[in-house]
Amino acid sequence: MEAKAEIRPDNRREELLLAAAKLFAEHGFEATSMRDIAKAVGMLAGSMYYHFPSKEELVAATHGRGVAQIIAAVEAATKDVADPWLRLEAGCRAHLQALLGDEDFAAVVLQEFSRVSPQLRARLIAQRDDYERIFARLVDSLPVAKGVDRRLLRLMLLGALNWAPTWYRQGLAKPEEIASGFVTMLRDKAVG
Amino acid sequence: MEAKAEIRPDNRREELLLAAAKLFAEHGFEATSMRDIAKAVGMLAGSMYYHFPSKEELVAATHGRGVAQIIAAVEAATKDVADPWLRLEAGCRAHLQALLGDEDFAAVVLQEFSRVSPQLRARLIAQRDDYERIFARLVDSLPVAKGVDRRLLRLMLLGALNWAPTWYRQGLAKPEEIASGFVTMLRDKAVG
DNA sequence: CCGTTTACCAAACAATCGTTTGTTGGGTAT
DNA sequence: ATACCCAACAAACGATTGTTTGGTAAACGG
Repeated sequence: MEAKAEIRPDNRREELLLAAAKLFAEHGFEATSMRDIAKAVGMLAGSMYYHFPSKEELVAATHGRGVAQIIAAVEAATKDVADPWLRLEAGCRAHLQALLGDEDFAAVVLQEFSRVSPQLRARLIAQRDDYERIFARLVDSLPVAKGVDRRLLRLMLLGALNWAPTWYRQGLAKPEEIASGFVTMLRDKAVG
Repeated sequence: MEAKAEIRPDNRREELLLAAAKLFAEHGFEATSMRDIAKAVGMLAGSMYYHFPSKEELVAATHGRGVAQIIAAVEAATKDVADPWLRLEAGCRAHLQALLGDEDFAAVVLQEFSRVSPQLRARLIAQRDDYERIFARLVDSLPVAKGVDRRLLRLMLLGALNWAPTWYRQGLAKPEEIASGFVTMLRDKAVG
């Protein structure tokens, strides 16, 4: 009945993936060595090659999980919200909470990959595009004034959100408040 | 009279700094090796240690120039503009033009440095703070509606600008148009 | 013209990189 | 009990990392 091959309960592939994600998110792909990851789970570097055939596969796996986490968070948050602006706000709150909160894989997607192989880069780009389409739908359904460039609006909002981890420090404002603040500034006029 | 020691006209320190900035901006500090930089100027890796005592100093020098370039561009652009919103817009245009245009050092400031030594990190942060204060003044002089968080407004705008290089591709919109679009969306209401 | 400085090359250093190989104890299935 | 597979260790591979050392031809100042 089981299509998937059975895995032993002591399989540490998951643990490995999580440790890699934490280190990738914090230091980037290039700056994180296989030995760093191995040490984080109390294992030798070579042993990881039983679970992952290469570092690239490990990168692709963590990145894919990150995208999936953000997609799941945003879709869950926007599911029951009808008003377009409130939908966008809910989506942005979920987006930023995933990046700044305790979601372990989400922050991996912010890492740059200009140095990775072209094959891997193509895979990562494809993964990100899956999410960008979802976010684009949130913006496209917005009742904006004519003359407003929806594409630019989307890129501005997404940029502001994705840059937040570079300046965010705990104790200032909560991620949800930041996200709501961003959307509010776009919806209502700021000039007084 | 000359306090500075004379340098020979065939000194290639400047050429070296420029090549390093280009590579740092494109691939990051960690992913760029000293041999990469040396090859870019037709020199051997060890020879660079005549001009710079370490890679860290090279990083600090390029980063410092990048900050200086952006500061100079923004101050020149805002010097003769009186209206606060137009001042901010002019500053943002200069900021983004520096990042996306032909300014060679500016893009270095967007690189992350979570992996560099604490000493160097402190230096880079101090350099960035010099510019952030200038940008903060542009936002602080804005006549915004009460209840608008100026700090959040500044971080949103700066984040959107700094994220632009990750999606910008030549042929879409010009850097100045992007920057102006961002400011316009904040000044005027987007909802229709 | 001489002596010093400048700006480099050539070669090597130890450390670390991703990865491969050979091996092994413990668990599972027959 | 035997055979097999899982999941790891130990050790090494060649390549690359930042950096150091010793030497040297050209440019400079007196």
